[in-house]
Amino acid sequence: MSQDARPSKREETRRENERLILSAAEKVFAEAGFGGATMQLIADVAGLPKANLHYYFATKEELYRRVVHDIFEIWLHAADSFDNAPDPATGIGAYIDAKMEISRRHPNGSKVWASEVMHGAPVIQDYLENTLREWTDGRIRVIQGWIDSGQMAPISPRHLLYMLWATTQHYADFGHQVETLNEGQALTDGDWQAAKDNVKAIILRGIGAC
Amino acid sequence: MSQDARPSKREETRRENERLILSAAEKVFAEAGFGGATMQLIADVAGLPKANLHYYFATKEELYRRVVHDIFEIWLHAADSFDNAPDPATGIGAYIDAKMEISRRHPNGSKVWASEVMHGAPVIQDYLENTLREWTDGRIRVIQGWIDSGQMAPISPRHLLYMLWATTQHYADFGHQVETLNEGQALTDGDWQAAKDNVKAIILRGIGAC
DNA sequence: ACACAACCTGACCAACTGGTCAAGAAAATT
DNA sequence: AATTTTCTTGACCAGTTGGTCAGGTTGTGT
Repeated sequence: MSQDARPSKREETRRENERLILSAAEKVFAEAGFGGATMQLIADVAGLPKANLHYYFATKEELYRRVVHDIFEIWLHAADSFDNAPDPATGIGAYIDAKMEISRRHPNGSKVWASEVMHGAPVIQDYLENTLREWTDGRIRVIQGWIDSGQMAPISPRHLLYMLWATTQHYADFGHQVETLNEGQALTDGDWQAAKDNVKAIILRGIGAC
Repeated sequence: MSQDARPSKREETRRENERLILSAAEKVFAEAGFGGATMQLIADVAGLPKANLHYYFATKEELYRRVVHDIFEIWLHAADSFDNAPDPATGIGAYIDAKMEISRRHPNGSKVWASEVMHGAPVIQDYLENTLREWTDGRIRVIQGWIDSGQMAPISPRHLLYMLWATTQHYADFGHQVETLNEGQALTDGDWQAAKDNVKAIILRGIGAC
């Protein structure tokens, strides 16, 4: 029961192995989809025997669910940029920056999420119906408030949110296509900055917030 | 060798069976991904014995490749709306309408395409590197022309295209999420019209084209 | 040093996969 | 009517999959 400042070797190993497995799983699920991914391949990428995976995660679905859950958490946290913003340009601008950064730092996670939703969200339907719906409704109210106070044009907050999600996640989910069209080169720091700037410029002007 | 006005029973059956198989395959690939889809399930959905599928399409990959190819063709045709347009508002507006309509009419196809690209385009890399790249370069020149003649703001044509693709395809690829957030109801005619109008309003104003 | 619990893993299995094939049915051609 | 070509399909196969398990190893508290 001792867990402060002295992480017993047991706990440390457990944490490390879980991290290895989750990281490998995220990559393999992103590249092959749930159906195409195999526990054997995840084990190989993680550098552990397959049977060991089943010690930490009983089934493939349990492991998958955990990967999706972790991503959803990160994704929701980008909302922090949204709140307490004095005006739409600040709030939505910061949200775009945050989401673009997630696409850059967690492209695999974003792909797993996209894949899951595209296949009808068999595993995370409850997230969609509860957490995501509440989150969405809340942001819609914030945006509607900005519209009502004349700080931006009267567009549909819901469709604006969809556009924000779609555009920012495109750079992760369709990263391979973007890269191919970029002469096969990965996006540089400058490319990412240009992407952010363009997205913000078009959308913020589009909603009449600047 | 007779193929005018008298489609022999053979040809007719062949056409019909291919249509059945392709339609079933599109649905199953969209719902389960390439790895998760099984020939048996596609056969069941098509209402044919599995062995019959292999008579028309030798391998699972060949069937898949055909599905992706068909979608790509439809997708490219939306470009027609883009060309010969006198100004950005007309051209891009029509392109948004066309792409939104594709998302509505061919949601499964769009998902298969998205899935393929997300997994690194193992089957259609050549399309990306050749056809799509040429198409993209062409449209970029058109948009740059509009910018140079002062008909729209000087944004990056490339990132504008990404935004158009992302936003319009979102309604197909993430249709399940959109539906869930819409009280679990499918989008009505009015909903689709509102989506189109909002996308066009934000983007056209965002690029200074109206 | 001891005992107990947590952890690890090679070998194994039942279920399922894409794909094959031979024997027949149906249509077209002669 | 006979023959050839195209199409159909149940039964089958080799390879792969997620998951199990017994027996061993390692760490922890006493």
